[in-house]
Amino acid sequence: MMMDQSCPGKVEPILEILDGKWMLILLFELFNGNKRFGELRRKLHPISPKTLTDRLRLLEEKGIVTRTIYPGVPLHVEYDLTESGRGLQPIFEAMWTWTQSYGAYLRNETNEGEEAGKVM
Amino acid sequence: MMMDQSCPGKVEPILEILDGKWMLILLFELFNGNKRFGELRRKLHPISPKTLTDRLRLLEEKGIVTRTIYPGVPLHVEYDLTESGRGLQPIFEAMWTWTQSYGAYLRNETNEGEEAGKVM
DNA sequence: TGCAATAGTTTCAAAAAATGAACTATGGAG
DNA sequence: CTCCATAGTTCATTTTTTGAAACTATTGCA
Repeated sequence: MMMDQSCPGKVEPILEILDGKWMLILLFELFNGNKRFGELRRKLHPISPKTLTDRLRLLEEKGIVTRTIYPGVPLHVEYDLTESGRGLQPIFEAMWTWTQSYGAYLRNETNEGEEAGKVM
Repeated sequence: MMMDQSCPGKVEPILEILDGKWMLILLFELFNGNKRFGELRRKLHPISPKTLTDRLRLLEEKGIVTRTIYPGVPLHVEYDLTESGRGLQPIFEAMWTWTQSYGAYLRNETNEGEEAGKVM
């Protein structure tokens, strides 16, 4: 595997899927088997229905999820990962692994003490 | 590896690193060995210097990069990945792998023809 | 006909993010 | 004491994103 100069350009399209508020956490929920609109909305609370719709439509456009309407009482809709959607799983596994190794050390403070970087 | 219900919450901190415009592509550049401010700025063109500074400062706060000033003529600054920063690499490798498998099928069209999802 | 439940849409305002242009700082060479 | 190159900063403005609130649509049962 090479991540040479040409790589970033080629990976750009995946940024459209993963970048932006809610996208990663939404995909997590889909991997965890949460498929229905209301279900996702509850898990991602306090996401607004508009924003959730926007995100799901984007994933649909990109071929990551399918949208299936189940008529009935009450009617409901399920979002399923496509093959390429499921193919994202190794990315999420790598994130999980990273979190286990380094997540605890993530700094959040405003770092009031030191300012600029070190000088050589 | 398990990605159960509790996982999304625990992975949240990594979203602060990867989410948002420029972050993924910026980290790519750092992996590719581009370290200096101007270098990154050129690669990420047309990013504004302010935005680039903001991103680099965030990564510094999170402990992903260090900032080192090299006095001299002209002076320059290098941004280096920390251990936890380098630890992000498997995530990027997974993205690259995904792109090789599915990137070509990413749809971009407005999908004028069909509208809603299929009905069961 | 009215109601309950799901899954949205619409509208408009608010908040956040990104940008452009111009300016500051540093330090040695000439 | 001016110039060059690097690496920023500052401020005002624009653009994008997000959000809340209220409304629509569908279905079948009572």
